Amino acid sequence: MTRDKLEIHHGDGPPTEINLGPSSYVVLGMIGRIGPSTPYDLKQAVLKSVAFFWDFPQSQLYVEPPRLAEAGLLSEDREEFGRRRRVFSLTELGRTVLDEWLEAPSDTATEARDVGLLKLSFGALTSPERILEHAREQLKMHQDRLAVHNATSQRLNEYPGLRPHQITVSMGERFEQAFIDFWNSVIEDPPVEDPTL
Amino acid sequence: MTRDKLEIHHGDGPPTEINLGPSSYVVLGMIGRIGPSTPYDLKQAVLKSVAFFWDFPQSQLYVEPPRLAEAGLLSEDREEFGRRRRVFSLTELGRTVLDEWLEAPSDTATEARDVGLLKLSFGALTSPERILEHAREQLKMHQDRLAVHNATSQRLNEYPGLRPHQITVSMGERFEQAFIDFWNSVIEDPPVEDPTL
DNA sequence: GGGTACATGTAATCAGTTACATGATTTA
DNA sequence: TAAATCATGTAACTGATTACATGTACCC
Repeated sequence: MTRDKLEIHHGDGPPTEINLGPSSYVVLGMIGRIGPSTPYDLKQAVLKSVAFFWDFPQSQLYVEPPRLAEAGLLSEDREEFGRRRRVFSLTELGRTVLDEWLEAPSDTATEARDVGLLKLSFGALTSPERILEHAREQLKMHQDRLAVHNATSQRLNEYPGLRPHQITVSMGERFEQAFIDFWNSVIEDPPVEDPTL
Repeated sequence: MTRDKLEIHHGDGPPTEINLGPSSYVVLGMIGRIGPSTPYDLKQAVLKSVAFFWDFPQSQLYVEPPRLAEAGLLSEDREEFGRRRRVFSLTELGRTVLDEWLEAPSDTATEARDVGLLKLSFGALTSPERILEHAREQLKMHQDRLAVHNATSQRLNEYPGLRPHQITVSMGERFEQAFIDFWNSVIEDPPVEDPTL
């Protein structure tokens, strides 16, 4: 899943290594965008933007920051009273790493790990009727999801200048639309029997 | 990631449990489609069909069948000579489990975990020029990928009746096309500055 | 018969995930 | 002040991934 290794050189002692993956960069990127954050802040921010195409579980957003802090990419402050939240900020190193990541080209193939598609590709094992039924189910599901995205997108449109988030919604819409087109094509022109490749 | 639990009742002793995930069903589904298979057969079959949208690492296809065999969903035969390959077949139970899975509706939201998109959503951290550059890179990548899919698709078209595999390719094409449209739209109409949500 | 590509496995690691448990704050 | 919601964490598990290591068959 594309994971970068980073050597950390402390003043003394041997260098340690940390692995940086998508969740690491989401944390870095979000803090870069919205400033010093608690894990909960991150969760909210994720929900409002990237979660349209990539959802990061809450727990990850609690686990990852301390890990990054230990590597010196973030600094941690803790509130004195109340919930004593842990607030994380980018260090200079952290910002450098983030910038380098943003600069670097991304050529990893993206997969659409969709269970519905998976079933369809084994669909010849079932009846043509079942395939049709399955296609209609999937169609409906993606239509519903598109509707949600459309609503969100329209809500965002009311505030001019919110483009960067909209853009992720927009990809969500295109994504769902592609599925809708696909399942429609399956319904209109169902696959024939599988001649055992 | 949608994982089913299955209780296994042996003749004697307490029932054991096995977790079934996508890789489990790919193995079951493939063996259901192409018959008794070695892990290598599975790997080949996966490569020719589902890998267009979901790639399963080779090692998984070696690890999963024994696991399923232990749970009684597959039976294992081993060649006497030569490579002494392990050939796995569906048991009755295995076929039942597969059929039930194929019958069941799939309502898990599919994500397009795309690093390029992720970077874009943090793009406001960099310069507008870099965003454009990034968009062009992504565009090219998806165009290349689409070209590959097109070629495959055409090759498949030469043999009439191969529809069920083609269908997965077709989704791959749509998927890439959606990305292409998206990145084109980003280039034509770049996002404005981020007003810190 | 020597080299190369094909094929088969395993071991170790670890990120991601689920599930659980508790605490703080608000509101009715 | 009780209930509900919001928020914060942690523990444990395990599937997936990487990397390695070896073996077999084929081809020149």
